Amino acid sequence: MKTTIRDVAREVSLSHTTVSRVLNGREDIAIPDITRRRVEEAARALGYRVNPAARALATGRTGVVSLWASGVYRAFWADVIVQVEGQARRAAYELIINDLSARVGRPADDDPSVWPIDGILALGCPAEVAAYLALPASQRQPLVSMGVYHNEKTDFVGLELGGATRQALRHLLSVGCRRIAYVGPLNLNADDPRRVAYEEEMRESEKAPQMMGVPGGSHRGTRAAARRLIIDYHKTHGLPDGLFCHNDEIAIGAYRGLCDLGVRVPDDVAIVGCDGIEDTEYLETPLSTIALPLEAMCEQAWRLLSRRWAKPEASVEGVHLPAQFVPRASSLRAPA
Amino acid sequence: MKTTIRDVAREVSLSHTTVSRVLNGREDIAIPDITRRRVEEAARALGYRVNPAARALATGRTGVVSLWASGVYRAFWADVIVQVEGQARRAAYELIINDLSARVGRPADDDPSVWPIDGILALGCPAEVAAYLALPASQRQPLVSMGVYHNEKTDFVGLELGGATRQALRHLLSVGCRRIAYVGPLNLNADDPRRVAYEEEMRESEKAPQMMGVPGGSHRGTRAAARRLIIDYHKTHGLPDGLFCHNDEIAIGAYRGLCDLGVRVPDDVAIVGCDGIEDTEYLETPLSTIALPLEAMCEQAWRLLSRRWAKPEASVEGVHLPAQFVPRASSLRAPA
DNA sequence: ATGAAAGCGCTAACAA
DNA sequence: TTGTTAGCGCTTTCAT
Repeated sequence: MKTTIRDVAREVSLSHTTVSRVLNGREDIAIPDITRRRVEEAARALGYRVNPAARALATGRTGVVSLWASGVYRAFWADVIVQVEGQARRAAYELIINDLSARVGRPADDDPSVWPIDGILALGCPAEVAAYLALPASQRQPLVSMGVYHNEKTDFVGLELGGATRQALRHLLSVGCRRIAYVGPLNLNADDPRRVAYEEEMRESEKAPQMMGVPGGSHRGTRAAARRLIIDYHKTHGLPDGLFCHNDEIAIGAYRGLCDLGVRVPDDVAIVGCDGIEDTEYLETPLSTIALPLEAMCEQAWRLLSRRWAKPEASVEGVHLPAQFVPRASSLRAPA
Repeated sequence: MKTTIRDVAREVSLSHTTVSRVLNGREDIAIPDITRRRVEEAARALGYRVNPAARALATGRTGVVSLWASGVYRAFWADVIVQVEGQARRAAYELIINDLSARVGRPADDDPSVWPIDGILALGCPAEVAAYLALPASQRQPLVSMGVYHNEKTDFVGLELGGATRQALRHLLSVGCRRIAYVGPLNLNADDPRRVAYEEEMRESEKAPQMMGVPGGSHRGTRAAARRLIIDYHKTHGLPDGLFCHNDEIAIGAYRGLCDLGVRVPDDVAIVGCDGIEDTEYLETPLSTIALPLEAMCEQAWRLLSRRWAKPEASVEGVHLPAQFVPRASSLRAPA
């Protein structure tokens, strides 16, 4: 059987209460050093390990934080997981990963199997976040909403894409692009900040917007789908001379498609992607992209969560983090 | 306050015992359908959510599985996380991610903050796995060891790289490489199966082995380090005509370095990588690689874990999964 | 078909 | 300085 604090207590002829106090390092309670030592030694000797379920039941805190994401496949989510895991570890928390996109049936808020966590970091997942926030406050844990699609009704760290997108588009215009298409998922939201910025910029520069829809959303086959899309367009509609891609996966696929067709990048077609994933640097023609401040986002999110634990009643706090346009060879050519 | 089964019981004028039985779907206990319905309705109305900490304390099972990995940065680990998360979710388990590489201090086995999980899936982490297995059985949970560096003293799913590596090297020889270097981390294990296969093949074909060490291990800067290494070698030692790269990150970096130097791939230097990450397909010259059966690995690992839960006393079972060499343009040229 | 009572291992008032 | 006692919310015998 597992050793419990009572076993340890018996060993040193003390009450389990004292053992609990020692093992929890309660310096606020006067206990002679000799006693402490004896307890610690006995605990070690017996191989005592705390039972967090019991502790959680007694304290109401679990030491676990959940990361909500919808589809862990997008390359930058691995980065987010690493960052968040690091934050959690440093704070002696455990991290549970919940891929909500794959969740069958109802959203997480009425999924009874969800572990009782002390807090939630949600990357995107706007629908689930909204549903969760609709629960009575007594039934919720603190939730920090992160990402491009964040929710400002709770603590949040927003990734702002509008400025960088505008910059990217002006850049494309400045190198002489006259027909810039937006390559994004078929079911793209009308109020996606990239799309909004795109439409505004096109209007302002009096160019016709052109949406190119990649079927199938952004899953692992995105690159292949984008590649095919480009090849199809080449045959049917002809190609634009500039591509703003909704994300780097799409950009990489599109780039590949162009290479297959023998189209030169950036000379014939200039490309800009979005997300700043590492792969974009290692193509023969490194892709221009929009870099996301992921590390800062995760840091801030953890800070907000800690703050919420410390002051449950504090008013909502949010941070806006601007993304940054990173011009690279795929869109650099002599100005028109 | 949170609603408990007692609240629900009060609402329907039954004992909390009955409520528990209904809510757990205990069909083995005779309860009239009307009663069941009433209970379920009340539970819904009151917004009842089970408290898993309490359940865990009562049952001794937590419904949580931990994934040990050492450095979540390697590209294919995102895939592993997705796969494992999927397996867990389908079985109504939660997944905790533990990045042991970043763990300061002692290995996980004496880290008291580790949540009591029902089982562990360990990808690599040979040292931590060995330390864990050294604990008395009564203090451990089932652990399945996965990956190239797996431990066969517990249930395991081994990734076998030897065969594919040999195939890759013979392939390089067959296209005329006469000087094949192994590009790997500086601190590479002497018994790494890739390295062993490399040394054997070199011996058998009477070629001199040449190790090229990438500083810094396989972290996010690997690509950059490999790129630099290649460039340095070009100046100092001259370049081999074939590169077997320890992993795809290194291969991509090396490839990039060669491009920078104007060296043609595969004509001047042929490259093979290892891991089968997606990026290798999207370079102008797609890289030959060794594809890992990750999906099968995760499936098998979950199967073994379930089996262990069902039969705690069963004898150790293990599976060996061979990796597969995937020749692509980076090593395809007319045979010598 | 339903309930009473015990107990999972721990923390935390309250006593001594 | 240490111990007693009472839960935390749930599952599970054992009665009825």
